[in-house]
Amino acid sequence: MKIASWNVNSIKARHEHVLRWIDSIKPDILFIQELKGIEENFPKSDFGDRGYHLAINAQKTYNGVAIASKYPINVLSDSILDGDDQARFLEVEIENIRMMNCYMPNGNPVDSEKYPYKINWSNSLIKKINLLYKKDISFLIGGDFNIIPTINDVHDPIKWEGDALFRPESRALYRTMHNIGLYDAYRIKHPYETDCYTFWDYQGGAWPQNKGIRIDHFLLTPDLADQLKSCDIDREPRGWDKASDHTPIIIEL
DNA sequence: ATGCCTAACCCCGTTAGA
Repeated sequence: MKIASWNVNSIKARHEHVLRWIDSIKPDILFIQELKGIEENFPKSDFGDRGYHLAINAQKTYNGVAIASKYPINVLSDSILDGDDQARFLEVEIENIRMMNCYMPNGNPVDSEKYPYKINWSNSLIKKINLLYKKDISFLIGGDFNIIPTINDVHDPIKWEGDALFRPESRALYRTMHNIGLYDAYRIKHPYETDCYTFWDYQGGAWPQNKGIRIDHFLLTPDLADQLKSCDIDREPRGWDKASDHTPIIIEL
């Protein structure tokens, strides 16, 4: 089973890229983040024509997540924080595997209300992870975590010091998920590699110079980690004309 | 030095992203 995750930075602006990519890679399941528009902006019939079921959690202008799946989707939840007005979460069950698609908050600037929101949101997810893990439920989390896990995941650690994506407190959140017992699918298959990123800023020639960060992840419970055949970042779509600033990550179970 | 991109929405300049 091939499962992918991609922050598309507007489904309206990127739907041709997304369709071109799924026609080439043919993922069984795709987690999408940053729809940046209402459900009507989602090209539902194009996905339907290709045999995908859909679960969509969208809002106007901001955020928004969706799951496209060749298998039927049982939606369990669309919120991780009580009273959250931002569409950032989808929890589903597909083929007896619990799956969570997350667009975690960015948190910048760190002296604004956005930073505590990031921390609260993440802690709420951690509580959920802990609960499911203790119940011995098999699950995976994929999406845009907006966390750079370690210095091996950023081209210039000094430059990113203090940024909400890389400050010690943010890295500690990621480490907590790991310490509970989840595994970073990319690092299972590529433990030593550096300069492997999922995001490159539009500014300053970041992409041609490979000045990126690794912030899009899949985390797996141990039983799923044992089933992991591959995990790769597909850099190709980042080089396309009018690209998203993120590129897809793919796992195979 | 938050800007040297990009997208949405519409106060077509401002806000947000990361």
